[in-house]
Amino acid sequence: MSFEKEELEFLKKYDKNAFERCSMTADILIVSISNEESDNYRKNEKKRMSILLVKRTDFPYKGKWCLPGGFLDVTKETLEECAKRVLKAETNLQDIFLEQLYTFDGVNRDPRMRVISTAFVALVDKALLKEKVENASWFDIMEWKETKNKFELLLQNNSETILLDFDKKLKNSTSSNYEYISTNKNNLAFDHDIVIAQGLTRLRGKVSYTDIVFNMMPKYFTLKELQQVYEIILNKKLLDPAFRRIIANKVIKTKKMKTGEGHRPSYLFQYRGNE
Amino acid sequence: MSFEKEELEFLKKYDKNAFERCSMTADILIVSISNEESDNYRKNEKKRMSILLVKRTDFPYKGKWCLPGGFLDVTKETLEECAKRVLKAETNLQDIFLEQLYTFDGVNRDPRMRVISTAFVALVDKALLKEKVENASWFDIMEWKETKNKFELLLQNNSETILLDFDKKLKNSTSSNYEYISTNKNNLAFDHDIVIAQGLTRLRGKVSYTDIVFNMMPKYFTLKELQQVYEIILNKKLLDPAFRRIIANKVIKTKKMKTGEGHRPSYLFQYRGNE
DNA sequence: TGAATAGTGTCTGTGAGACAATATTAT
DNA sequence: ATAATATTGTCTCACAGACACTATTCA
Repeated sequence: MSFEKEELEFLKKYDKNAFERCSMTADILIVSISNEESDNYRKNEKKRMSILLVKRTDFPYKGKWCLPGGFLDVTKETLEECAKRVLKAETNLQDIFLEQLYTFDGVNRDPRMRVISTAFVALVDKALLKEKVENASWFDIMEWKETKNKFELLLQNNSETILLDFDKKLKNSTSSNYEYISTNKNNLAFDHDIVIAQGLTRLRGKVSYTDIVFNMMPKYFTLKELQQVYEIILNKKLLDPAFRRIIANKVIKTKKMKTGEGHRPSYLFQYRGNE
Repeated sequence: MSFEKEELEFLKKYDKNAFERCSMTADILIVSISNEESDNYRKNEKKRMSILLVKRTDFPYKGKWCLPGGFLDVTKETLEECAKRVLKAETNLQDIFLEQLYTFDGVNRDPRMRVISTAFVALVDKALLKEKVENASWFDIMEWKETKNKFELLLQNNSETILLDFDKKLKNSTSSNYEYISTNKNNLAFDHDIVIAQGLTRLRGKVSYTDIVFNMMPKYFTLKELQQVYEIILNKKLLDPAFRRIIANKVIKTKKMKTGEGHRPSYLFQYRGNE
């Protein structure tokens, strides 16, 4: 019997259910930037990070907020394709920055059965979003307090406030990987609070050594707007001259200007992209 | 009917098989450092990175080398626990640095059925490894050539040489995430060639801003040995004074020395750890 | 005109890169 | 003595941090 034939034979007899199988989902942390109107016509708008949550309409966790997500179609989809499908359904957006974050696999994270979830981070420019989606809502990150052992997030939409509160623990002293342990105050569905903590942490970590911020920017922006986005994500003030030096070769100055702001207008820039 | 009761009812009726389920595995890229004897008694040993591969004894890919891995026991294990179990079986080591790398989920990556694999990276000190494991072998990385669009690895054990050759493509111009497309020259089982490329790239990336290197070091080491490990992983020469400045507060100088080398002996250091 | 932001000039200190000089061992 | 590595000293240059100064708009 030839080797190939032998292998075919093997595959034909193979029992898929020799090991119990499990369900998979793709969940997405969709992050964007929102603008808060200022009281003073002269002052610039205040920016915040915001994330998209959807309200569960079914058990389990009926009525709780959670990340957009969906079951993987095992017969034909990759996880990323699954995530894109969900993204399209929730935001009607395609061709968006999407990156695999982590696979969450606690044995009892879903009361129905063993469900393993691969989480993604998506970054979008909110300006591209038109329609309001049923059961979905943007929550602004009003507060992000972090210490050596604590992680606290305050989320807020028009009518609700959600506090996420974690204990942080280093997984290994040689690495900077943290484990987030949610306190009982948290009340998002599943372990999505942890996905959020981990996703935002990843975002903060990558901002300094990549250009991912530009995925959240409109085509034209002022340098101050860009700086503000960096400041929110990094959670620290940056000095104007230093920021401009660093960012200079990543952007292109246009002849357009942002005017009518009650103060000196500023030039609009766009992302230069690679080479 | 109360809310809780309603939910219990729901869970009881829930059909796990409403969506087709899939199998999961944990695969591990185990990385270590090997020493190559020098011809000249005065000269220091040459170091290389090496990874552990096992030879498949069954279909599919019978006879091919692949990463150690195993099916997830869906009823009780997490993926990390599964990886630890495999690690114990392959190396008889516990309490080793282990970090989730990425989840690989190509629809046809396994000819038997849909199998999704979460890959881990493990770093070990080869000195701790005693027993030789059946069907397993360390492959040294003899060459790692990388350009903008290419990625090439040359693996070698006592008797075999394996070339891995990829095209590199940026997934997104704003991030530094690459997709690796294996050319037909590659012949490891499954998509494990890509796991290796991605894992080693992650390792290189994290070396500069973490202390993970120390997971591959023995308890006592000279600064030159440590420097060599950094040099191999980063693939560039470092200047002695600069390296010593950077590393100074991460290590503790002991009174022990490494002697008998045909040249000036050097102090042995150990990892300082956190705080 | 004044409030507010836009944008630039320049000094300083830190730290990496580079090279040189000195120290110490086994054969 | 010599080959080889270990270890340290120090100069320079780039660049981030800090602060000050000038420019420009709109009510």
